Amino acid sequence: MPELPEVEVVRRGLETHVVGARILGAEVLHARPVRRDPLGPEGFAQAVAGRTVTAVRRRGKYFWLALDDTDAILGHLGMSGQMLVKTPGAPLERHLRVRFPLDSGADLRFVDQRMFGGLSYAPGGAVLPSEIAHIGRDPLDAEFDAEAVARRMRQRSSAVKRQLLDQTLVSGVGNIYADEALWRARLHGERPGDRLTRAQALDVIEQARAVMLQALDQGGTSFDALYVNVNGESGYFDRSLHAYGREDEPCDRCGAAIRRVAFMNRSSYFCPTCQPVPRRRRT
DNA sequence: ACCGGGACCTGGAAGC
DNA sequence: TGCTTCCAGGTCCCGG
Repeated sequence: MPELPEVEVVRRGLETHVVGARILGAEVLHARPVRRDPLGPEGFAQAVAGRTVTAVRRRGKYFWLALDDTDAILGHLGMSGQMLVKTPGAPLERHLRVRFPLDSGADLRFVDQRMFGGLSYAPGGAVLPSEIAHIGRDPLDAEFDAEAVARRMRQRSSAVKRQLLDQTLVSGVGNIYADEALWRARLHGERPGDRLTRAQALDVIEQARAVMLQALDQGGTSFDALYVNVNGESGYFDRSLHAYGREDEPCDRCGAAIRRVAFMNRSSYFCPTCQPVPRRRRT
């Protein structure tokens, strides 16, 4: 569910509400969300208890709470994860997985219906957890190198959409913003990377950056109550989408009906006129 | 190293 | 009213 803009909204909320607070303990209600933690549920709870949150950082779709400027709690929201700041007496969510009472009097909660997301203790990970060292920088990172990403894209034969979703190449882009970036760049997602011009590759990367920045200004994209900020509120960038989720609706540029096709076990939306299907490579 | 496909989960909505 | 099928914003891992 959440892509870079939605995770950044959550990061900002955590920064406002949690930095400076001490974690009194962790109640792990389901083991799966901490499956990546080698310490296991009890070890995780023990490692974070008594620690003070000194910063909240993000790269791509991952976020982490720095603990005492040295270690971290690394998190990913997967398809349905939420980080909520509640009062301890608030009713427990149906899919509440981990609960952190804080000395500020608030209750930090990780809620995740499908449990593709998770939390783990990252020793030494305050600045950048080693667990995500393989993830590429995201387009909002000051040190993001669009030229280098474009170069790599053009060296590979795999489809440009698959490459946009490859978190080791560029992080933060998911299915919604990949389709939106491709629509803006007038490129079909199945175009092989090595058949893009340098200008086209740079353009689609720039469109991804721009659309994610605009979505962030609107509080992210929400279709339902599954994606919410730390206060449980939805974003409203869904009103500004041009391709994603708009099957059979007219293209905002040319009026042709937006099409939906299955691609990579998911859906891709595109304008058949503005984003023509690439011709098959000559063998 | 890259490539494509399936697995991992739960539950809401649509179809019969 | 049921039951079944499809669909969902992500990643990881496998064999080729």
